[in-house]
Amino acid sequence: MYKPTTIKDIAKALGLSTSTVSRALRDSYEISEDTKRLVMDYAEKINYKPNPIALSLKERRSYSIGVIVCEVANSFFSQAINGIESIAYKKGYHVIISQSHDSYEREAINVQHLANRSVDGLLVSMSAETTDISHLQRLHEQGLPMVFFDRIVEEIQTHKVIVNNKKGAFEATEYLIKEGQTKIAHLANAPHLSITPERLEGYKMALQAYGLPFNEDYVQYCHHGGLIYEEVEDAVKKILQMPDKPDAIFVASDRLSTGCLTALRKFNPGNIHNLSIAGFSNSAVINLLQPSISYVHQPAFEMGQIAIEMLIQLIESNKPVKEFITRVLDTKFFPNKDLTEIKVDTIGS
Amino acid sequence: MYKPTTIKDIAKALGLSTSTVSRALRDSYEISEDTKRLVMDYAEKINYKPNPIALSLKERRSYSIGVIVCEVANSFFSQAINGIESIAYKKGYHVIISQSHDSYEREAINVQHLANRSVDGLLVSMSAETTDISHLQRLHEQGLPMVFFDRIVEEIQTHKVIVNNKKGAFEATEYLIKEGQTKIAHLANAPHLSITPERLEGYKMALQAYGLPFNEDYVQYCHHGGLIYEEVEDAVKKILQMPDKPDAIFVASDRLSTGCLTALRKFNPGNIHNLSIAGFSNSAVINLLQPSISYVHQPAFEMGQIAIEMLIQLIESNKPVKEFITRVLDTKFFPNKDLTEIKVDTIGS
DNA sequence: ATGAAAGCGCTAACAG
DNA sequence: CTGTTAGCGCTTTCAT
Repeated sequence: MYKPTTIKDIAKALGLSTSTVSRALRDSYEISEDTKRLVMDYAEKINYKPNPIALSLKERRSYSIGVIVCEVANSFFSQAINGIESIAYKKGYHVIISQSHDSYEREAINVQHLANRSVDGLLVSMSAETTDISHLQRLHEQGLPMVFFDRIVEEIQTHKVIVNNKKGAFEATEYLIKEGQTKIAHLANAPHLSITPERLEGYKMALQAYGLPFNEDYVQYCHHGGLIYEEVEDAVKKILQMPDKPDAIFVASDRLSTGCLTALRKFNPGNIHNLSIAGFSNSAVINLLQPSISYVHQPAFEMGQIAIEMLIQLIESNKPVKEFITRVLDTKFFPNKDLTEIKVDTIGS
Repeated sequence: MYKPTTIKDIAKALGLSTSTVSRALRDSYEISEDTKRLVMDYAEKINYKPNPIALSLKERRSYSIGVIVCEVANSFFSQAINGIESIAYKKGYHVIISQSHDSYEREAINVQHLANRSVDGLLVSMSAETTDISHLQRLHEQGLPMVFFDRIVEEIQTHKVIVNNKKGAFEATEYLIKEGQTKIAHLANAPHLSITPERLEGYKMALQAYGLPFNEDYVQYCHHGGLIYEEVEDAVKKILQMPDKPDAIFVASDRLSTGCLTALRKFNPGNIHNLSIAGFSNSAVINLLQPSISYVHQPAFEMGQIAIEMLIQLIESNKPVKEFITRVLDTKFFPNKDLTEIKVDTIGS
């Protein structure tokens, strides 16, 4: 049975009281140098570590913060997590990661679990399925600090970090248009995610800016954020089978982008439909993908860093914070340079 | 300030003692139905949740288990984590994920942190950098249950889950040989990882089985497990610049595989060297990669499940466990079907 | 300079 | 059936 040494053990071994030991370990001024050294040396020797559970109970804080994302197997989120950790560790906070798998139920359970475990604050990116936000609202009202990033929720007044989704979507769509495509479909995320209408809007704006009509049918939603591959496949199939078949697709997210390419590879081997793809993605292997894709890259690491800094500010602020800010970062667009080249290849196959 | 309701609040509100409330909430037989209903209804109404920190302190266990992997942005590990979670949640355990980023220092800090946070057990996959395992050994001796998976360590006697690395490496190498390649390089992981010599051994065995010579120079190690892309690039460059240039590469891990392809894309555009690649990978987009790759797939999800089951067994066992087992799972090899087809394409470009 | 005691939220042994 | 009390590990008044 695993039983770590306690302050009591030290006290007994050294013939002191627990309070003296406690104070000595915290280098209190009211303890003599001799006693301090005695206690500290002994603690060192037996590798004493204070029990953070006891500390948490006492201080009503845990120096840990909870992160809830849909999944870690997603470049955008894993990069954001790395950003979060980079700051959190430096400031003495531990990061507890939790996955919603884009399920409302899982999100609610995990949020509750994290709150129960006395995290000092929460970093949240909403699940694709969630419409009812009362689980978060309740905690927020009770005063649990939280910061939203990427997939935010309007109704809760707190700090938020997002990217300029409209602009990112505009640039991607614009690129496709400038490439010469006129019938551009849009593979969209779950409708109630904050990012979905924003990216749709950017897409629409680009169409309008270049005098292209907006076709409602060209927009295909994936209600589970693409975590269920079949829904992406269905959406892509629908796009390919449209009477007025699109010649390009603008894809709204990382997971959808890879799902879309997989489906295309299946239905459209060798890119016989000559489709051009542009989408949001932070994948490390994006440049290796075939069919190739132009992509909107989000500063995920930086978003994570900013979010955790905001959260820590909230946690450590003495007076209740009343002014909340929403940081909007820029995305970066990477055209797929060798598009034509590869198209020639694949057409030949 | 976030202040959840306690059993005391309920007791006061209802004019009962805390113990009565406690018992009522746990549906104890010694409490009258009326009181139970009263208490439960009220608890429900004010959304009372027991404080798990207090429970942990009392019961000396947290119902949480710590997982330490090199990084979550890696298909193999994120799949393993999903396997771990699938069982853990069902059995009432919370999973705390921690990344070593293949750094010894980070691993040691995180392991200590998790142990301090009173996780009931540890699921460990070693970092590429680690040679000194005393940080784990100490905790193991103190009785903290731990199970190793994938990247294990011989010296610590406990349950382990691995795959048949030798066989997996053999099959991949054999495939390359049967394809007609005779000069097969090996892009290897950090030398002191348990998987490294095993996969090297399988590679050697295949060479031997088919009467090919083993060339020491053909083996290039990546001491940071490929987390630093440059080391992969350097290794690939060396392979490409060898006097007796290899015609194929067997790659030892997921991260190395994508790194290798990226480097090849850079140094060897259009696969002018006509290199055939086979490697360990669990990437979801493996089939979309270009250059294409044959791959050894590990049952990561299942490994996670088995590992957590073993750990929970260790945690919940009353008598100290003396018999430890090492589960060895089979990998699955997926030849790159359209290798020739794509080769033709790329040669043409 | 040190110790005794209370308390963080909860459970359980002990008393009625 | 319900209440009182002690204790999990630690810090922190309050005494001495």
